[in-house]
Amino acid sequence: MTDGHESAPTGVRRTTRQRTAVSSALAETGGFLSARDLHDRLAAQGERVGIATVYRTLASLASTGEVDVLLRDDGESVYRRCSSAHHHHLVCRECGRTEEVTGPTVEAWATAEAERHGFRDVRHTVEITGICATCTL
Amino acid sequence: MTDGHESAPTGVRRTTRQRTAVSSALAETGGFLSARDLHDRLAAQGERVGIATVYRTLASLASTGEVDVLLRDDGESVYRRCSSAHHHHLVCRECGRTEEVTGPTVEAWATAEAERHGFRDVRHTVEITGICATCTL
DNA sequence: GTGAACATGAGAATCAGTATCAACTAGCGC
DNA sequence: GCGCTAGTTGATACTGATTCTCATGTTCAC
Ligand SMILES: [Zn+2]
Ligand SMILES: [Zn+2]
Ligand SMILES: [Zn+2]
Ligand SMILES: [Zn+2]
Repeated sequence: MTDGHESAPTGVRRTTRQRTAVSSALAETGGFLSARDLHDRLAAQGERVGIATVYRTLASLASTGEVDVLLRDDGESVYRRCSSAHHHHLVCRECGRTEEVTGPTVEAWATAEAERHGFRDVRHTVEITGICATCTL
Repeated sequence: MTDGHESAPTGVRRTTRQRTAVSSALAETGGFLSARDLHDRLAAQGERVGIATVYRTLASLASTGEVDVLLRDDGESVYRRCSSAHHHHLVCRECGRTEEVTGPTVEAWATAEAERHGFRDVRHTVEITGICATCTL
């Protein structure tokens, strides 16, 4: 209220040890990791990164589409470095193995169904889970 | 540790004032309600029900399929009395209005896609959101 | 009625995620 | 290199949802 001593980020994204660490840790892993998983993994590697920074970095990466965010059934969010094109996931409930899947059919269905009900600006989330071949053995 | 004074529920579901209250409150509402919404609504009606009981009742109703559970983006769960047949939801991001939708197409696609990857015991979640006609005006 | 099994609720505990804010540093101009 | 400033960090407090504890209250079969 008094004056302009605030620091409203102008959009400049700096490279820091922490951000690099989070990105690489994420890149080294195929599956989904929660913020805490990532934090622990970094700690194990000797990379000290505050949990708050992990969350901030993940949010940032997610906003640029560099990682996918999945809200697990228990409410915890998990992140994964992902192709940026629109797709969905097929996740193994046993081992967490993940496959990316696409479905033009679903996309069309979702849009059509929404329009039929007069909805606009449509978005959707689709997740498929199951037990993968390996875990079935 | 001493003897068998424990109380491992054997599956008998009793009728109580609280459970009835939660069920009716849920039935009176068309849309989704969070546990807290429900708790507040009951309180407003003069029905004193502990929040823990609300959660327990909702969990119970959800397990029998009497209500649907939706995990919102912010991580809070919302509940709604629902038809028991398998279906999905089309929700307005503005007013919360909800439509139930079904899609043989999606069901088939999800199953086929999962099998193609060797997954079994497949389940899926599909949610469509948008802005409804009323909110567009 | 009785009593054992079940249910309740106040409050503590848990837990993911966010807000604070003083200390820190990348990147830029010199 | 040097210094400056805006962007970053992280220890920690906090929030808000959901679960746990356990002493006390109820339901319902017999
Ligand atoms: Zn598996
Ligand atoms: Zn899609
Ligand atoms: Zn609406
Ligand atoms: Zn379905």
